[in-house]
Amino acid sequence: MLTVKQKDLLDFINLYYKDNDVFPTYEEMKHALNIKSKSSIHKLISSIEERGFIERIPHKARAIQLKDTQNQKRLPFLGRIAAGNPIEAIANSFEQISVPDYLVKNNIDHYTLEVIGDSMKDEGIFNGDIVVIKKMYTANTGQIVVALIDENEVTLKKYRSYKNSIALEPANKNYKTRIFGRERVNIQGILVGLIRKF
Amino acid sequence: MLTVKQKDLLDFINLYYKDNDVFPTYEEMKHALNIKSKSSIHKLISSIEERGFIERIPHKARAIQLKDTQNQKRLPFLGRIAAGNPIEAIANSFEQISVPDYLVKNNIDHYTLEVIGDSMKDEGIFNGDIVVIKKMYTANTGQIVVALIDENEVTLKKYRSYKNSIALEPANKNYKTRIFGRERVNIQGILVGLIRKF
DNA sequence: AAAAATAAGAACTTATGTAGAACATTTATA
DNA sequence: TATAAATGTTCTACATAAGTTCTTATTTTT
Repeated sequence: MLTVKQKDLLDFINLYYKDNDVFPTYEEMKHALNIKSKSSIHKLISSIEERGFIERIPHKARAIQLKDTQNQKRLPFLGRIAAGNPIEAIANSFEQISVPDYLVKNNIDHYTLEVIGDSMKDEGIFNGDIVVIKKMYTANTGQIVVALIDENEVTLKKYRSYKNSIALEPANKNYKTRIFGRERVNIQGILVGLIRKF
Repeated sequence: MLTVKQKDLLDFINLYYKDNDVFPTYEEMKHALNIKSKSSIHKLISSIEERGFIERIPHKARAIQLKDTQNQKRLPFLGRIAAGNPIEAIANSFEQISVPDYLVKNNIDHYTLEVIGDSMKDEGIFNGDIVVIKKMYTANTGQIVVALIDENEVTLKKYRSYKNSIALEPANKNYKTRIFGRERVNIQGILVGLIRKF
C-alpha cells in the first residue's frame, strides 16, 4: 500500500542495499530519483516508515532497516492437476492462495495446483498436496514438471529429455513411464515448492 | 458474498496490484470499470471493505490492503529434528519462518522444524522438509508426532499407543519400530503441515 | 412496490510531492 | 579536543493528486 514514488524509493533502497550492503544517504536517494531536495526524500522516507516497510534510527546516517512485512506471495490457484483438463482452461480464475515467499523466485510468474493421485508418491508428492509451479516452457532432465500432452492432458511428472523424444516418469512403480515425440509435449512449468496440510 | 460490481472492482485491484506492486487510485479504478465518478468507486470500495475483503487507511493514497482469507503466520523455527538434541535445547531461538495460516489452527502454539533423515519417507516426509508442529502433549494413535525419548532424543514418528507402552513407527522399511514404556516418551507436538522447497 | 446497489457531479478536505534554506546531530579528521 | 564535513531534520510555501461527503438520480434485486 505504497504510492508510486514511495515504492520507487523503496525499490532503490532495496537495490542499493543489495549492491552495497549499506543503505543509501538522502543525497544518494535524491540523485537516484531525480529529486532536488533532501527534504522531499525525508518526507518520502517518513511515509514509507509510517506504512511499516522500513524503520529508522533518527539522526543516524544510513540508519534504515528493511522491515520484511512481505514474506508471503499471493499466487493464482489454477485448480487440480489430474488427467483431463488442460490448465489453460481454468487459468483465468482469480482464486489466489498465499505461499511463503521463500518458495518463490521473485519476478517470475508462479502458480499453484492441487495434486490429484499418487503417481509421484515416491518423490514425496501426495494426493491433496499443493504444489508451487514456476511458469517455464523448457525444463532439464530430472526436474519435475507440469506437462501438457497433446494439448489436452495435464500431468505432473519427472522430465527426461532424449534426442527425439521426451519421457515423463512417474515416481510410483504402479505407473509406467510414457514416452512422447517432442511435439506432443508442452512444458507448463517446473515444480519449485510443496505444501501439505495434515 | 460480493455483488458483481464489487467483485469486478476487487478483481481489478488484484490484477493491478500483481502488475504494478502498487494499488490503484480511485481515478484509475474509475477508468478501468468505466465509471464516471470517484464517489461511485468510493462507495464500492467501502462495501468491499465492509465485507472484509480489503482494508484501507482512510485518506491515504493507494492505501489498500488485500485482507484475504489466506494469510501467513510467523512461527518459531526450532531447528532440526534428528536423533540427539532435545528440542528444548534450541527452543530459545528467535528465528522465525512464515507459513500459510491454513496450515495453522488459530490460538494454539505452533512451531517449525527441519526434518533430517529419511525415516518417514513413505509418508512423504523427506530430508530437508520443513514441518509445522502443533504443540501438544498427548496424541492419538496414527498421528505423526514429535516425541522426546528419555528426555534426551527427539524424533518425528508415527504414534501408536498401547496399554503400557508407546510405539514410535518409522515410515521406511529400513528402520524399525521402537517400543517404549509410557514414562520414557514425551509428546512435544503433532504434525499439521509440511513445506518443501525444490 | 420497496429496498439495495450503482451512478453522477460538485464541493470539499486531506495527502503527497516538491523546493530551498536554516538548523541539529553525528562522524571524520586535523 | 576542536573543527569541519557529512548527514539527517525542520520549517515555510506551493501545486497537484487523491480521497471524502453531499445531494440527487437511475438501475438492479428482492
